[in-house]
Amino acid sequence: MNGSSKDDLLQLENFLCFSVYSAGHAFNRIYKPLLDELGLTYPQYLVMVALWQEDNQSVRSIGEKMYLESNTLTPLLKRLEANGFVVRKRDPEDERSVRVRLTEVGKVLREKAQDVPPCILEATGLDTETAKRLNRDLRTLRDQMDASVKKL
Amino acid sequence: MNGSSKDDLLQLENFLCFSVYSAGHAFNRIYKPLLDELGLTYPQYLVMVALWQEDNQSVRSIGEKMYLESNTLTPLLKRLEANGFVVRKRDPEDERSVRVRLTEVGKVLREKAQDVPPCILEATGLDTETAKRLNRDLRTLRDQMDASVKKL
DNA sequence: CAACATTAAATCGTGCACAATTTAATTGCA
DNA sequence: TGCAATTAAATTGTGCACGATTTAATGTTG
Repeated sequence: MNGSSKDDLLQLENFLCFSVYSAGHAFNRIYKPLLDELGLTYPQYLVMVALWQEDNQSVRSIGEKMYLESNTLTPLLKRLEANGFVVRKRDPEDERSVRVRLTEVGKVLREKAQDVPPCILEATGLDTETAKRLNRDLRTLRDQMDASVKKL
Repeated sequence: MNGSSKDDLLQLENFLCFSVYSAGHAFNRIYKPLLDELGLTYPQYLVMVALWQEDNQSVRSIGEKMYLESNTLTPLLKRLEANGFVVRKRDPEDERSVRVRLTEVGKVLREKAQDVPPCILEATGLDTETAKRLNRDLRTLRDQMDASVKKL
């Protein structure tokens, strides 16, 4: 009469990967209306957060923080540039790399974006401590999985 | 001297959404080589799990379980059909809906897919109990966020 | 039963992700 | 010095996600 039968392994809801997958989509959905007002998509917003944290980063540096590569970032950054939030420019020190810098508009956007995180936290229904714990657990999980990938 | 300054709110790593986002990508990466052997993408695999759990579902039913809609599922299911894993057929009872059924190949694939979950669990580095707890917390989070979306 | 509303898929356009490849600059070392 | 290896972005092609709209079948109501 215990709850764990062999069938449980095939229940979608029992897949940790599916919970991460569907929670990711749910985040996307709650961010959407808030980010629409800023003129950003969800991944663009995350890149902007990385740039507000440290301006004038190379594509490679942004990629390391975001776990993304140039094939994803280049078009995304071009859109941010087309929308006037950043400027992309080859690094004179090393012409292979491209430096991404915030425009004035991009810097000002940070102020408007201040309201977003509290709104999201409220929508999650989590208290700060639980959110922190979950965050820590998920970072550990991600790092462990990335380490597994590299091992093979 | 405490660890929580105002700046912490702008650190990418302190964003719960980013941890979910990047953990999702990490899952994708560890699943990739295993699913390549089955001839499935990661979202296709999740749909197959839903069908192994319950065959002969409508697109709508699959969508409810996956939190996806026909604009995502229709092309995905067509690819599964093109690859011989499922058959799509209008429901004679209600010609609006489309029934998705596993082919023999699709059913047999389930056996080959048995090895996947234990491999993934190992790559996560989590013990079963921690994985279950995380899973439960993430489902709660997702459901809470979805409820927030609908409220507005 | 006829007009209207609702429902289920499909279609279309945009923007991620990512594998594989290409282009160009820099580094290293024979 | 010169040339192969390495590195950084960009490009190309495929497959999700998702908003908005369309098409077609079913329900509902006067």
